Amino acid sequence: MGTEQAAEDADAMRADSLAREIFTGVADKWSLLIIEVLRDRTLRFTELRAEVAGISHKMLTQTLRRLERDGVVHRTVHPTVPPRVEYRLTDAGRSLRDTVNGMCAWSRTHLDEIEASRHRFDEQQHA
Amino acid sequence: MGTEQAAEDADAMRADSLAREIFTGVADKWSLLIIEVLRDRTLRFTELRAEVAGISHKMLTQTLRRLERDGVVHRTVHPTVPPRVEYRLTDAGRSLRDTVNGMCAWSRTHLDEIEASRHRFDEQQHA
DNA sequence: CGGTATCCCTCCCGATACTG
DNA sequence: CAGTATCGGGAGGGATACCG
Repeated sequence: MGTEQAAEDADAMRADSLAREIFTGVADKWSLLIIEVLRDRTLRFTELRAEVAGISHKMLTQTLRRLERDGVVHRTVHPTVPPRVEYRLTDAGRSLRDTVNGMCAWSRTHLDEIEASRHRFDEQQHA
Repeated sequence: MGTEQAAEDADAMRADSLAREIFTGVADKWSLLIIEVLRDRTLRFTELRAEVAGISHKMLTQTLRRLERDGVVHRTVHPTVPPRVEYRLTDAGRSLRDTVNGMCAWSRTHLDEIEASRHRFDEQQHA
């Protein structure tokens, strides 16, 4: 029993660290912005690049690869010439998007409050 | 009217970019982890540092300052010796935490699915 | 104990160029 | 059009030391 308990604990720890790794992998600026703009649409690489605003060619491919690998976005390659590659959220991606939407909504609803807080804070510093 | 409409548009654009700035300011690994571990507790600097696991002294202060400035965390200094500084989430912080919790939950519930997706992806690459 | 400052180095990310 | 490779600058972030 002692050993069984130890094995369970080890599993729990592995799961925890994996969960944290997944969380921190997804919890970054570009990933979240991509998930946000994809919504329930299907976008091509160039369209995505235009929508995200500020992301470089390289960062977009890098981030899309990670998201694809984690099964958050689905990538469809149409073997035409010129090539046509389309990205859309998977089911898992859509469920993640729902929480990202919450963060976006938070940013918008707390806009004025945050601006005010910043001004207060900056004044305190000068005093 | 033309000019009124233009002014409204300008305001909307300002609000949008500010919202995006706030979003990307908060949407980073360390900020979200701090918000997550604070939950509804009050923690001291050192406790926080122990809980977040992996964060450096410098990053913790930096991130806490940003969160304090944005009115997400509240900082209480007890003028004792040695000093005692406590951090807790503000109301705004707690509402943000709810969405962060969603992301954490997502990481945990999709653990196996993501691991499987990664294995599939990695095999494809070798072929 | 908590915060600030300094140094220093890593690696992130953008710019550019080339392939299919 | 989409992706890969390479390179270089610069910010991010760690380690250390020192103040209050």
